[in-house]
Amino acid sequence: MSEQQPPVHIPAGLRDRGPDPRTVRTRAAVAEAATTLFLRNGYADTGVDEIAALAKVSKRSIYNNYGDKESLFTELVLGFTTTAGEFAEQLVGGLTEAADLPQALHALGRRHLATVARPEVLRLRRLIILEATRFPALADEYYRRAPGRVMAALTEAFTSLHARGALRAPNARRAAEHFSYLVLGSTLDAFLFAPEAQLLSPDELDRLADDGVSAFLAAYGS
Amino acid sequence: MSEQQPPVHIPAGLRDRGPDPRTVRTRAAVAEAATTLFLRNGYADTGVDEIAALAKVSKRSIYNNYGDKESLFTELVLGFTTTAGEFAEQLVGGLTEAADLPQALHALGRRHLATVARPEVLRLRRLIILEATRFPALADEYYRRAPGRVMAALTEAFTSLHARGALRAPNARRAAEHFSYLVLGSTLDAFLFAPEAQLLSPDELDRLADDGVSAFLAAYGS
DNA sequence: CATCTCTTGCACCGATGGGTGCACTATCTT
DNA sequence: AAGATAGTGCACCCATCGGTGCAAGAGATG
Repeated sequence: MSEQQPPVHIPAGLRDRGPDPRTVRTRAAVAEAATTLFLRNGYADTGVDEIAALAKVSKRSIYNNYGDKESLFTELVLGFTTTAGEFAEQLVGGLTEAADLPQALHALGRRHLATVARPEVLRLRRLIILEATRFPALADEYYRRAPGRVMAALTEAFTSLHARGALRAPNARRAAEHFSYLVLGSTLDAFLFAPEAQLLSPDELDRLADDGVSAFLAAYGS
Repeated sequence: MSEQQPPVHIPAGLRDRGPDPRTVRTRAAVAEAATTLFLRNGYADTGVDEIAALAKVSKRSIYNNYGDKESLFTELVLGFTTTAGEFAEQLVGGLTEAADLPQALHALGRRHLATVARPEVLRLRRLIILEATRFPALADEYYRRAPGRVMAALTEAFTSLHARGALRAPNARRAAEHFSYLVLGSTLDAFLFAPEAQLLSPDELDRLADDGVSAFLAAYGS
């Protein structure tokens, strides 16, 4: 569950004592349990006692390790937001160099949708939306890091492709938005209203992505 | 605030006694106050005492008139869902008969976005999403009535336009989804993450809608 | 082994909030 | 005017929940 031990490199021979193994274990257990519960039931509907029970840890230890419930929450969500941002980063890579642009865009669309349509991702997104009024800064951070970064990367790629004449996208930013919503729109939307409904099969997702990308190409292809 | 006095016509001279004016007034005051607070702060963060205070009504009267908090909530939301569904109904009307389809679609896109981008509508949508786990039936109802109905109407229109050759949309349902997300996507999405942010100006909304519709026409125009 | 640190269990506090009981008053209706 | 009906105010119950205090035990470290 992505433990953020600060990667401080310690000169061998001068071994600083590492963190107490007990706190490591406790924090990990709490993080995992809390993540599960927050993602499943939201912030307000998850009790600290509940987390303690699932983590098989005393309630006191949670407070000793994380301060209070809000800190625990923001720390966890911020961690996931970071990793989401990294995913976003590498998604678009190599698009401008593709020999066969339509094929590359179809691949990108499928990858994008497959990545986003995973339960954990959808749940995280939903959780952040649910708590956007209680934790506006968190919502902002996520929005900028995850969808925002993808959008920025797409915009950049489309700008370059437009300059080269491989795409007709004078407003690259808008084209990026259109691409995203064509591919992801219905999936993201549906999940918000019916978080318990079963997800689409990988095949259905691929068809959805393909249709979206095809529409995009019909609109923006040169 | 849309009082649902059943429009029963009473033969004059045989005047059935109407409802007690006191309950009418109380219910209306409660409905208005509760609507405001639910939309602004959500279900959990709105207290019954708070509603009573804003409605200038005793807490007891709320319980006498609505039973409990959940009933009050569902009754209100269901009411708005109904009116939303009616709006949806008339949005698409007359599209198939339009002489100038591109122009008609642009008008439709603008109307659609302008309707949906109003604070009350966005808040209602957000509220229902927030409570989709506590009130799944409500979320379902809304989803079917509001966006679902629009989608159905669009699908029907696109089917007919495709048959006539005015549009190239073999998969009319998908085309309807694409149309909706192209026009509404970014607005709906952004609001979920930043409900306090100021809305776009009408002009900006029109440009957004125009861009979406243009992309749609480029993809699906015959 | 000795010491220091973290974890545990459990009782407990205080605030919040949905919902009720009841006696009293205000308002309709006939 | 008189009895029914609805609203009021207020104290109150109870469950939930975030957070704390503390004494004792388990584990780490040197």
